[in-house]
Amino acid sequence: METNKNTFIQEARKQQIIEATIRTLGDIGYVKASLAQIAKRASISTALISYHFADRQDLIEQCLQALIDQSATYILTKTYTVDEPASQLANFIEASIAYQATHPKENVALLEIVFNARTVNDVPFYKLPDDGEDPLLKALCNILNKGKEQGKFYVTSVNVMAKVIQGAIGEYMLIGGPFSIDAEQYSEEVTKIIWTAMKVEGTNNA
Amino acid sequence: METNKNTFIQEARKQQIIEATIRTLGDIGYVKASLAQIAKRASISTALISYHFADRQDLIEQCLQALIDQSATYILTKTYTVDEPASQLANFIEASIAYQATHPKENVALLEIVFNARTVNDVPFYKLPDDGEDPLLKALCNILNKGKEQGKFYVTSVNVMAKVIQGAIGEYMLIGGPFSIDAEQYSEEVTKIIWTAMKVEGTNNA
Amino acid sequence: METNKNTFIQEARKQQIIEATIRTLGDIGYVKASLAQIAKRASISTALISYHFADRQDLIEQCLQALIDQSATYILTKTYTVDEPASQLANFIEASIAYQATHPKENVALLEIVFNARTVNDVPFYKLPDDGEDPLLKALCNILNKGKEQGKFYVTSVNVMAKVIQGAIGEYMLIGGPFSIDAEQYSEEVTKIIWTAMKVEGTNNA
Amino acid sequence: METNKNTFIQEARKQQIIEATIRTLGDIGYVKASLAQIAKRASISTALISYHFADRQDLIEQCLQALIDQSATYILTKTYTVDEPASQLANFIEASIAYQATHPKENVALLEIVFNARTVNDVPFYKLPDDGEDPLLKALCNILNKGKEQGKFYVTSVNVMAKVIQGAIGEYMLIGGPFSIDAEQYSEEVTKIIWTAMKVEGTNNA
DNA sequence: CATGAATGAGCTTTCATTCAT
DNA sequence: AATGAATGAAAGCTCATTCAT
Repeated sequence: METNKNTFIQEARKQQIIEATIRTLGDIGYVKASLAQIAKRASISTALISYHFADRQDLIEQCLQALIDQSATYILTKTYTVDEPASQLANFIEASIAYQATHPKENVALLEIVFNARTVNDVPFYKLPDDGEDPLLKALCNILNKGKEQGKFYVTSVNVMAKVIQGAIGEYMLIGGPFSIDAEQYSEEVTKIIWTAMKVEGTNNA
Repeated sequence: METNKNTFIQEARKQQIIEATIRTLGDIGYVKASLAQIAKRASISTALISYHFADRQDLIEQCLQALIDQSATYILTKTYTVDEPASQLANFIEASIAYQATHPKENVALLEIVFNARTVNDVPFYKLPDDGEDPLLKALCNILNKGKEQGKFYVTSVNVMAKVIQGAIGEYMLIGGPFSIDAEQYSEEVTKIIWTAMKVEGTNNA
Repeated sequence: METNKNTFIQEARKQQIIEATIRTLGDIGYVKASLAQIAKRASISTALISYHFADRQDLIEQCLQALIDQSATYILTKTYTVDEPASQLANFIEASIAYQATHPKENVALLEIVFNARTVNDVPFYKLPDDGEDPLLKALCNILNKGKEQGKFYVTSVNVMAKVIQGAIGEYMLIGGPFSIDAEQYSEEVTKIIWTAMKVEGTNNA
Repeated sequence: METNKNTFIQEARKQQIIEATIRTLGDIGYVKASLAQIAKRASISTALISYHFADRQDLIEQCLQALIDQSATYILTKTYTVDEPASQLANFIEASIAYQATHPKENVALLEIVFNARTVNDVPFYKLPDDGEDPLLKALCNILNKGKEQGKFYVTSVNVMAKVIQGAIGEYMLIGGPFSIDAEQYSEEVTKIIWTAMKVEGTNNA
């Protein structure tokens, strides 16, 4: 009971700090997101961050994990409300883009971490081999493979097609300026393009 | 004369510093790329960097411009060796991916800047409206439009298709781990996918 | 009764904390011996240390007193197993050096405190006037005086001779490297030297 | 020329910082002698200390070396103004104690460092094997050996006798309170004691 | 009696930048 | 044109201590 309560408080604080970290990353970016800035936004002392997290690296990594979990849950939940591969793919694309539109802060924070953080050996996170651990990539490949097996998708390399889809999704947030397009419309068009690209027979073997 | 000579020396120094900055960004990333680290790689004093560039921000921006110019020249030169839109598109994709493979350091530096640097108002570079100034995007759209006019590409929204292509290209560098694929093969597959997506009639009006 | 019991527990805790402090001082030295490090070795929280001791200074001083008491008891007990001044002196020297050899941790802790701690006015402990309170120095002087009265020691200044003896004893722990010598042998030689120095007639008046 | 001038300025600054470090160690002790406190006494910024010394450890070590060099020079110069071992010994003792009396600040600083600083592996400096590198100990042993060879000193173990002498010297600074004695008188008495201890025949072989 | 949570003060170190030379 | 010297500001982190529970 006591322990649970303590753990609860501790967990709540950690969540609060992670939330403040996300907010800070969105506000001023990775480089300026010092512990002092994060603490200010959480209305706590910097020492308290050090109390709950081993060091800055630890905070960033736990923050990253939280962001990955959140977005993956959001997207995969929406993806698997249907059974058919083509529909799943459409849902996947739509949910991925919708997440960016509805969670801009979280999305920016994710980007900031992935493209700024490095391991102790100076290997950037975005260059780290992912060893099939990205749940979204795995889900996407599964959908494509199933569609291919069922004769519904004609695709030479599932891996490349998955990358094309991921690239199209990731590009959405970089759209700005004169050519702006709403999430729904962008999703529809991308889905149409990908469907079309997999509709033609005769491209189903490497 | 004197002035020209001085300007020439000055320009050479600036190029040297920019080159060292690129190297530094590739080696240790944006966060650790302090003026001291850049100066060390250029074998000069940090004060000299401050002398040639207004401030750190200025250096980064000039470095970014140089990287953009270099890659655009590389890619567009290869793109326009042919006339036909379909071939130009293939060349564009191939050259874009080849640039990443042959200029890893420049490419990483580009990424590091775009995803880390911010304006004085803390607006990230990657969120900056580009106002049609990206020469690569402009070229890509021109090719797609020409193909569409010539009745060779069937594409609803040129803008979205351009983003899909850019996304697919940009994704190449993030490939690592168990699924690795060489640049040539990846280019071919992407080209085939995009061609296929634009081959089907009845999708040619916005 | 209640109070006695509480006092007993409290006393036991204080002893435990002091013991952990000694261990910590020996392990990592005065500078790094933070309350956190001491608490870790005592398997308690740092707050508990603050509860039992007024502040860090208080803990250090009580620790020092414990160390002084312990060593004085050890040495003086062995010293007074005999009656004759010359034997008492030999015992004193031997016990003093034996204490260092058999209680290295306590000895290092003593050193660390004496040479690091300072009063609130920044007066180092080792510079503090001792006001004849050092029981070992007092005992040593008594032995020398008694021997002198009995016509067995010829010594001009008892105070200086006492310092010489203390110096020789204190030096033992600083012996390291190529010239290492065991405690027993060192004791014997020092005793012989001191005896010899006091054996010669004609040096018995200040 | 330029280089020499620069080196000169740099060396002067380093000396100034080391001097301020010595002063700080005397004033407030090793524990509180932060770079900020040292900088304050040198009327410079803490960053300038970091500019001239690799880190705190480096500063402390260079300070220690300076102190050792200074005291050794002082003592050995006075020691070797005479030829005869007995006189050299008397000079050595007198100079050693005189140094403490005339350079109290330097002497305290030396103590503070030796008894507080530790290597990265937490080995205290005072426990470090000295491998015959202490110039004072070496000189002392040489004098004793020469006297022994010349039949002037009767001493079983030169090493132990050297330690006894060093102990007696080192003890001087710890004298305080009711029993205070001036340096000259203390030197004379110690010298007499040591001479007496080595005057008796029959103790010249281990 | 004992602890976890929390803080303000201080630490060492690095930063971008300035300035005299 | 180029540098060494210097600094204020800020970084991440640890400290001893307090307090509610």
